[in-house]
Amino acid sequence: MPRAGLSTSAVVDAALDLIDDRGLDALTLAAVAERTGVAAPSLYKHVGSLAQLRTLMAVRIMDELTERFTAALVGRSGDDAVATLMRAYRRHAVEHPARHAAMPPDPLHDPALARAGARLLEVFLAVLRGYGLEGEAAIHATRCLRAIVHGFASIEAAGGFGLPEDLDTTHEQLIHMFVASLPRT
Amino acid sequence: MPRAGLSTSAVVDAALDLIDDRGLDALTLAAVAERTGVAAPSLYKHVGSLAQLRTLMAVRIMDELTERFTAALVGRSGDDAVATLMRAYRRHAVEHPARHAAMPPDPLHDPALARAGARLLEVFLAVLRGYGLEGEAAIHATRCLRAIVHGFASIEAAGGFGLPEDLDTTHEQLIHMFVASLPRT
DNA sequence: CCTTTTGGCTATGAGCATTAGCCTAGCCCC
DNA sequence: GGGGCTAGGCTAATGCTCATAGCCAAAAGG
Repeated sequence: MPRAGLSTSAVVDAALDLIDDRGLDALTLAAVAERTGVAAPSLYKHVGSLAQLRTLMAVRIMDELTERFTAALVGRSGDDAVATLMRAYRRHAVEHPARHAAMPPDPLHDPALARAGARLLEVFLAVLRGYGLEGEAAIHATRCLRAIVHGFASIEAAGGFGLPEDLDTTHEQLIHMFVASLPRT
Repeated sequence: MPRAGLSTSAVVDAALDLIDDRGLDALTLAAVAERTGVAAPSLYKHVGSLAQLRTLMAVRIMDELTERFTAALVGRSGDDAVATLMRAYRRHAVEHPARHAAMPPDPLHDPALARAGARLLEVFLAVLRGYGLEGEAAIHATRCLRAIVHGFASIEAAGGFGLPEDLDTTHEQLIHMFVASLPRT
């Protein structure tokens, strides 16, 4: 019996592939085991539990988001940066609905997710810093932005909007609404 | 062995009480059975499956929301109505976070939920009708409103905002942002 | 009063996460 | 090259979940 050469990272990879293919509900240790060519209990050599696998997946997804956003935002500022960030967020949720759904809404509660959550939050704060928002005002604005992008992306990723043809228009309207609420220079 | 005198409605009641008490994850047929004083398989005399119980619960929650909103909105119109609706939505999510989480994001996909979903949607449309929005514009505005209230309520109900002290301010800011985006008379 | 339907029950099975305990492949060190 | 240790696989077993089958009595209704 040759070894499969598995690792924690490979298990997370397989789990992410799995939910991309078959949805978040299909995330089961048995399914991950099958995909990695291993018996289910063997996964425990690399992952403490299903819950821990979920948090490891969430860390990966949030890091992926942070990287993607920072790449999209390079060289941009102001309204352009805000719109780019919002579009990138939506884009990711549409391309990977299961990954979006796999992100916990309260990352800062779990110490294992806090770092990745803080890094992601920092991207939002950085984009809004250009508007002279500081302290409490920055927090409120970030929360508003987060609520908007999360709400829209969650509903769209779940297929919750009835007519799919002009969702772009709705999203652009949402972007305009938020941008208009920011203090002008 | 005397009969428990159960009914479908009573099972749904017990299930709603259960998630209010112990969270959505605690929703299990065994737990509902215990709460109704019956063996688990007996529930199948009143409910087809756990999935069907979930949709029945969702219908009840959405109807509850519709009733609550229409009651809060009587005699109001314009910005006042919009703000009232948004506050009522948030209030419900905070008071019953599990019920809020139990609502599917895509009610119109399930025929059993379509009626309740449409009635709830109609409340949103009615509030925006006062602004002269019609056809496509009304749809976009409703989607924006829905994304905002759903996003904020979901994050707050899940405990996703870090500092809880001035969430009211954030929410009022969100209300103002949306109201400002509506066409003035 | 007898019959039928209805609403309980126990027993059972499939699938899940998880634990325990074994066994060997592959590496380190002599 | 050989000895042993560790790490990574395995099977077996436990206890939870939803769900089905089949029995049996309570209530309803003629």
